Amino acid sequence: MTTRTSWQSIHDELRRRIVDGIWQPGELIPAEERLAEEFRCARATINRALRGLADSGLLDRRRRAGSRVATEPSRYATLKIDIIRLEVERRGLPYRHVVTESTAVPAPERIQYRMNLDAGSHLLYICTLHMASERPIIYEERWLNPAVLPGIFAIDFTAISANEWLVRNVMFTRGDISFCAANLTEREAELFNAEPDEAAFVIERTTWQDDRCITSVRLLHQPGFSMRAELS
Amino acid sequence: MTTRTSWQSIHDELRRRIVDGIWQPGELIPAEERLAEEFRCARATINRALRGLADSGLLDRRRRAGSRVATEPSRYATLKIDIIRLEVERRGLPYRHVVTESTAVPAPERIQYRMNLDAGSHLLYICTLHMASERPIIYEERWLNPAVLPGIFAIDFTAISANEWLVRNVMFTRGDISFCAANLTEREAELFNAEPDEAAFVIERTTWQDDRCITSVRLLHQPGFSMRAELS
DNA sequence: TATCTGAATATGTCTATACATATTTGTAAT
DNA sequence: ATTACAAATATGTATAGACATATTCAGATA
Repeated sequence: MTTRTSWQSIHDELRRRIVDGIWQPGELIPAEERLAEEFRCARATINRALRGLADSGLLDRRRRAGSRVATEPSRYATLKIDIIRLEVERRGLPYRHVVTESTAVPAPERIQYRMNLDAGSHLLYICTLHMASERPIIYEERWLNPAVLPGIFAIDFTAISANEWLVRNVMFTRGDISFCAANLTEREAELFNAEPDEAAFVIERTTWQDDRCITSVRLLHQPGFSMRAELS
Repeated sequence: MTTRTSWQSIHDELRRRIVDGIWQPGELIPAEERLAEEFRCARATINRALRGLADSGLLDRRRRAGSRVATEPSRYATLKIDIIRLEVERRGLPYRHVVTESTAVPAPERIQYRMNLDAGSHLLYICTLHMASERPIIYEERWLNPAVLPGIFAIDFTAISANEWLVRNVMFTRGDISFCAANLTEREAELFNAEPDEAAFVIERTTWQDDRCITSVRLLHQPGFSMRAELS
């Protein structure tokens, strides 16, 4: 049972007034004080509701100027970044991963640039094939920075994937992610039992502890993969 | 100047304790009351900080049970969904769009299913090519539901793109979005002056007012396009 | 032993009040 | 007319206190 609390009900009612056009885009809505009178509650409760509406992009709020219905309502899609094994198991499928490569290499120039490393830095390069029901679904190509990951060479990444080990053991303070599409190379196509040049969905992620880069990864998804999310 | 408020400073300090491993994953952190003593502030201020940490997936909080450092810290990427024209202009490029098709058609079966329509429903089918500096960047294929959009046939979508008109004039209560990769068809390749079979990034979006579908759209991005976001 | 029940407790929400801060607006000085 | 400054005002944050609610835990009961 999800009992709607007071501020949630107010949030919903105010959102309705915006969505139904009772309050037009660009229009100034009543001040918190007035709304508190209308709903017979404390201003803090109204503030909580309005903050929610502002967070979801439906309101623009400024001190002294008041709250306006957004003229260009921003919408957001929030994607949960999860451990691949858990994503697979949540779909009820058995998970397995295979390490196809694991070597210490000097950072290629574009990786050195992306991870903001000194010239000549060495990285641990690990490639992993993630499988659901023995079918390859994601090919992970990862560079790990030993400078921020002491003892990294002692970890057995055949027992726990680099993906999962990092999530469980290393917190990052910031990160960036990008999404794009790529044609499969001949070698990649083989991994997926697909045709060369087939289009695949790619995620690239780089994570940091303050100014020190922890890892950068490229997740090549099997052709046909699609990632869903809700709009809010 | 961004003056850190009290709850933000506390939020940051507590996050530091988690990131630095002072509080280990799974560990129970002190109760709000205790933290309020430590930081010499009201419990509400601590609550505000902890709620932030829970929202970003670093804490698991339960009544009576207290707050624990998440064992599988969830991370999220939040993507801002914007009007295409504004995205282009924000990069300092001139924007233009061309409507390549605009017809009333019976809903194809998969669209009828996706938009939850009655059999035999008619839709407005509009295709738009979005351009930055006269170079095509996105090909938009859209189905509009006249049943929820009265007067839709009177709009001149050559003057304002369907994308922008909808954002400005029609609010939705919910929506879903999905990302995938696709090989360009021969016709699509021509639009982008690209090779057939090149990989392109695709976004599909469907928006609703309660249970009535407003529109469903497929945004085919030019080959090489990549979408960035921050991890939080 | 297993199950139920009530007390204890940490978080969730709400109120009333106060002060801080950003911004507008009106007024006075140049 | 322009600039400078002070008053007004809506939101932002903080406080102390209270009650609500979910969950744990211990003790009583079957």
